[in-house]
Amino acid sequence: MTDAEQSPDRTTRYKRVDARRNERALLDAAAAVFVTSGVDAPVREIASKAGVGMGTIYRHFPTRAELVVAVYRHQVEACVEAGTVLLADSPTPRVALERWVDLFVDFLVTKHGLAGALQNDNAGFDSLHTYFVDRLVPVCDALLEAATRNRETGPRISAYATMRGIGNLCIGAGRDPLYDARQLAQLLIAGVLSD
Amino acid sequence: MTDAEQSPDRTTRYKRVDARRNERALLDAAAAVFVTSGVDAPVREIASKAGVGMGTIYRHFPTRAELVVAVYRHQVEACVEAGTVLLADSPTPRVALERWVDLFVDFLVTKHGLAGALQNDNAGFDSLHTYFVDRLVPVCDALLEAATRNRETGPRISAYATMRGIGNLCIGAGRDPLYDARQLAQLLIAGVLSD
Amino acid sequence: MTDAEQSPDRTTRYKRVDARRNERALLDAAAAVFVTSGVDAPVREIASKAGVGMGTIYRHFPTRAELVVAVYRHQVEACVEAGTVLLADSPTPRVALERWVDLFVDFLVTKHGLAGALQNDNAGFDSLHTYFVDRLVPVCDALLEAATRNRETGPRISAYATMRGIGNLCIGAGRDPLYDARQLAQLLIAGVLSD
Amino acid sequence: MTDAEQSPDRTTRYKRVDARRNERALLDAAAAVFVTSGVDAPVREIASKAGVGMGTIYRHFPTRAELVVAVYRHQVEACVEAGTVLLADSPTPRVALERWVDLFVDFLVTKHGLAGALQNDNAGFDSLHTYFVDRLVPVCDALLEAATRNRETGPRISAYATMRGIGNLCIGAGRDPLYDARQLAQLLIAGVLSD
DNA sequence: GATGAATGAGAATTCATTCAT
DNA sequence: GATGAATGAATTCTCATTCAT
Repeated sequence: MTDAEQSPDRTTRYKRVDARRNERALLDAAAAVFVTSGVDAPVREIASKAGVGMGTIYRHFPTRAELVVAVYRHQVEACVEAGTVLLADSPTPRVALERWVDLFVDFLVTKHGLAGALQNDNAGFDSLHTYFVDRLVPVCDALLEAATRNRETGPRISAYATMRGIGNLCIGAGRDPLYDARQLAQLLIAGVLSD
Repeated sequence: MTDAEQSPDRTTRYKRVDARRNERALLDAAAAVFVTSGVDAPVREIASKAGVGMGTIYRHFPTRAELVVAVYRHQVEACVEAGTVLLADSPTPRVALERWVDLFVDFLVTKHGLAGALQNDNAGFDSLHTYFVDRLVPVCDALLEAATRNRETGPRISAYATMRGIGNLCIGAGRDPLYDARQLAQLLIAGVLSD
Repeated sequence: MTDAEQSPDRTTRYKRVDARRNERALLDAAAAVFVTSGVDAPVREIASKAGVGMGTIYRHFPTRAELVVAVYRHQVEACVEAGTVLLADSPTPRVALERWVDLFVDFLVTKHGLAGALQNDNAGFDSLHTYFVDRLVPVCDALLEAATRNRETGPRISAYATMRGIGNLCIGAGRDPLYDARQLAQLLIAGVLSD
Repeated sequence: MTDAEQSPDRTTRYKRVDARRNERALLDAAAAVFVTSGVDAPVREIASKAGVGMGTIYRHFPTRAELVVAVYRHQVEACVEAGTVLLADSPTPRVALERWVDLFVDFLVTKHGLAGALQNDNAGFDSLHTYFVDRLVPVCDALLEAATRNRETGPRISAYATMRGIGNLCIGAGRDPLYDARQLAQLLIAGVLSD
């Protein structure tokens, strides 16, 4: 009976390995396709690039937003963690903020179409927007807070507004070598921190 | 000009009047539709709002970009002229620049999707992008120049980069009351003018 | 190999019990799902309600018809037996017939889609149709026979035709409170028994 | 100028001829396809049978219900008119009713799948159901009324219920030579008119 | 020149069915 | 035997674009 009980367990484990392989293939394929065709890329394109059927995408990620979130989850989390580290390791809080902004910009810029989707209020992308906001705004807030701690006045706009602005500045960057999103974001930050 | 010569002439003239009427109707309709449905609005929607057939759109504006450019040409020109006027009428060049930026932001923000199309390198929108750049960057440059004339250093980025940044900050604004593009643009300017 | 031989044997025995449990769970689940989603309900829905994999359904009931037949077999048999009982217990044979018809209608009406499947000559549902006919027509025939025994003429149509008619009258009933299948069936019977 | 005004008019007329041809082809094709595949037949099937693109179906009949209604409109109207005629021409009102029921049954029986769609409360078929009810129930009501005018009691159920019953009795008829929908409908009527 | 009917490619989504584990 | 992941055909619907009238 122990064997019988273990058997389904082992079976389950096997399946998960299989499914996991597909899920990874899917995430890789989606990440790649998003770069070239944006996060609105046809399901079929992603599926065929991953070498799976379209149904497989729907099984793993019932909505497009879930797929996008999954694709970028790791990097978002890394960004979150970087906030704390930078605050501890940088000469001043302001430098920490600036470095973090560079980090965030680099992340968005290499993900063509992501920034566009983030500000997009298209139905179905709310959860994506929400996820980014929930995770990143608090980090940005802490950094802004620290950077203005010794001043009479706080930052000139909220962390949320700041993030939205930076996000927007990254749209379409990376497709155009003449467009320097990093620099623009730093200038925006300079404005936000100006008296 | 005899009668025989006049007759075809009159016909031509007549048709031109007709065509001109259509073109105007089309531009008005497109402007209205772009506001509600974005610059990617279905051709049919624009045509029916203008009270013309779809074929007529294609005759007048073979590509969508041409239509968009035509729709916004007047407003762009107005923006160009405002630059000179503001420079003359404002207390300081910096205030002139700030006012002009507000003007430009207001223009873009009410044109849903235009800002997106502007930064978009989708085929066919280059001419749109080019047109905006050609007309507006010199104005912005003059204002930036004036605003930094008495300083040791000029603006921290080029007029082109500044315009691109402002343009991006306007994407998606107007659909979201929590997003204040004007404020962000002013902060960016503050950054650009900071030492 | 002794162990190896015993192991599959024990496994088999274990599985048979298991399989039986699954079959019952499947029948219960299918009955429930048929009520809400009709006999065309997605396989997945039935499987998940039964807590088994979809493959298990295919193993036990290779075709949908087999599943449907199995689901309703018990109730059909109860209906068959009720015929005899009612004939013995009712004041008159006609009343027995009327009561039996009510019983049959109630059975069909609560099984959304069953009546539709019964008259449907879609491939695969023949066996279902056949099963119902084989079991129920004789009962109906006996009741009609008894109800017209003291008359000069028999019923105006065959028991088979009568059953088909009643079956049809039940299609879609239960989804529409304005539709009274019982009443219609009784009126049909009244017609069948009229002179 | 007169010519100019006439020209679009003539053009319009031409187009209508063209479109009308397609609409007719579409109706014929749909009627044929409905017989073999039911009123749920794939759009593509109908389109290709009519020799037109799928979009053409959507232009003429935005919803499936509109198509179905259009397909059967003529026959429904004929059925409506027959009611008056029969009442005038038949020896007794009851005979008129019986003849009309035969007419209605014949209509439904040759339209495989129509009866099924009529009782179907699937979303989108309401308008179809409504159309049939609105047009035919009053006729049936008048005939029932007339047939029971000299009696103490009226018909045993409403005209609506009667029509629903007859409609149901026609489902699937015509695919099965052993199933006599006419006869069953007449027996139902006999029941409805019985004391 | 203008019209708008027709076309058909393209995209999303659902499920029955198979089969590796 | 059981599982449920994977497949992909089937179907709906939308629009940009063409072209007969």
